[in-house]
Amino acid sequence: MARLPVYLRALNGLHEAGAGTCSSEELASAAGVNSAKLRKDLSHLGSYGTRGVGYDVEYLRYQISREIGLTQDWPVVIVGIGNLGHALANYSGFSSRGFRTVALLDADPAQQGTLVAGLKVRSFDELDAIVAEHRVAIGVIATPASAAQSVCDAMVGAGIRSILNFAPTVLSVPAGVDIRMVDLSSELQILAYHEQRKAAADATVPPGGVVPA
Amino acid sequence: MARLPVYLRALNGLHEAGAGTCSSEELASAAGVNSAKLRKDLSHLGSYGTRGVGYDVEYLRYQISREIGLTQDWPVVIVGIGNLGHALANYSGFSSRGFRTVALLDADPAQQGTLVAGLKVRSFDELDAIVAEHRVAIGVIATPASAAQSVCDAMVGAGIRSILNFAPTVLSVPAGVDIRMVDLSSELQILAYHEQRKAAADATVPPGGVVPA
DNA sequence: CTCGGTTTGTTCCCACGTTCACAAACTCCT
DNA sequence: AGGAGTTTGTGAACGTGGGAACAAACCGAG
Repeated sequence: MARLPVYLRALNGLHEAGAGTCSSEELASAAGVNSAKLRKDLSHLGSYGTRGVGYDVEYLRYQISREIGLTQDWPVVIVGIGNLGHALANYSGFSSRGFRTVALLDADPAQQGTLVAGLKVRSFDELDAIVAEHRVAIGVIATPASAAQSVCDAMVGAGIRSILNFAPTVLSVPAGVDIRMVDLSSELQILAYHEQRKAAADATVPPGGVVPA
Repeated sequence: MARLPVYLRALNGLHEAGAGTCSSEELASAAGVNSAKLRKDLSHLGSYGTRGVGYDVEYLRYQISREIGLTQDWPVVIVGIGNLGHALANYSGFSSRGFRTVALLDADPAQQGTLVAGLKVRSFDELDAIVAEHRVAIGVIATPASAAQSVCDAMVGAGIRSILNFAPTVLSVPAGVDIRMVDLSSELQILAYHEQRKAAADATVPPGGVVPA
């Protein structure tokens, strides 16, 4: 489920707050979801709660981590070291959660050799060797849209089966390869869409609630 | 609908490829969705297609842009000029689609005054004045998680009603305010989850398809 | 030991979104 | 003009996910 990471973060928050146990109601509100939904999600992993008591924070934290696969180490390569690639390479949220950036690649020779987040940017041609050496399973694409599909194909060819794509293009991959897309400008466009509808609603029904003649 | 931006990008691609008209099938495959779904989505905006012919690329492009609200100009403020804030400020995908970054804010005095993407980083205290002056409706939060809720509250207080949140925390907002969350590490965790399941499947059924004894 | 209060796990139901399938409508060719 | 071919728009079935409600199970007090 896509909500497990949210639950895990909420649990970490409760843990830091000193909670040894928590009810589904508490955890649900911390995660911003319905308590019934949370219980149903957790029950898919197994019966880790105690009726009349709740969930043991520490135990549930471990179980979710294990379910997601955070108890093991995930080597990651980032391709495309522009503004976004820089930010991703430096993002502490990755390394602190079991993800280890093993290489930064860029096709531009001018970028190669520069030091970013303690790693030297290497040539995109080294992808195959790096993936084989570190058993990389996850690749991140932070290139311009024009290069994304060819980078994606190369990743798949090298054996990568999970790709996080920040380039604003739909990528086609063979079956068995997972893609998740993060499209920054789409997010803003969706907000603008809702904002426009809110503005239109305001125009017909102003703050006082009276419809203008 | 959250798919309109995807359709719009696919249309732009077809436009650059020189297509004057396109069928729902073509557009759907370019956008990576089912053609029936695409037709139903578009029919919600109005009857912009011609039976037996398809959709006029240019006309449909304009209609979707208008529906999303991209024909108008959306001023945006970005709060938190760390690695991610830098990348967002420099991201060309925003400015090229009707979004105009009018201010970069940071609570850290050391950041204030530095030039990022041609804009001087200003103090977070100026939020109210900037929002009022530029009629800002959209805010972007790129701060650490610990500061996100207070920044969010300040944005709402200043009149912002649409927020794009990159901080790894669930934010609570009053009704009428829209939040979209982009959680980078969650995306990786979801990939890891699927990757782990794929690895487990491989272990039971190796490439040859034979179950080990 | 028993009883009341509490919380999980689960079942049922509803609503939404997706997909199939087809009628309506348009173009082109003869 | 008429028919064949094509493509949109939509009505109906389908499946999936969410929410409310309830039974089972646990704790603590007396």
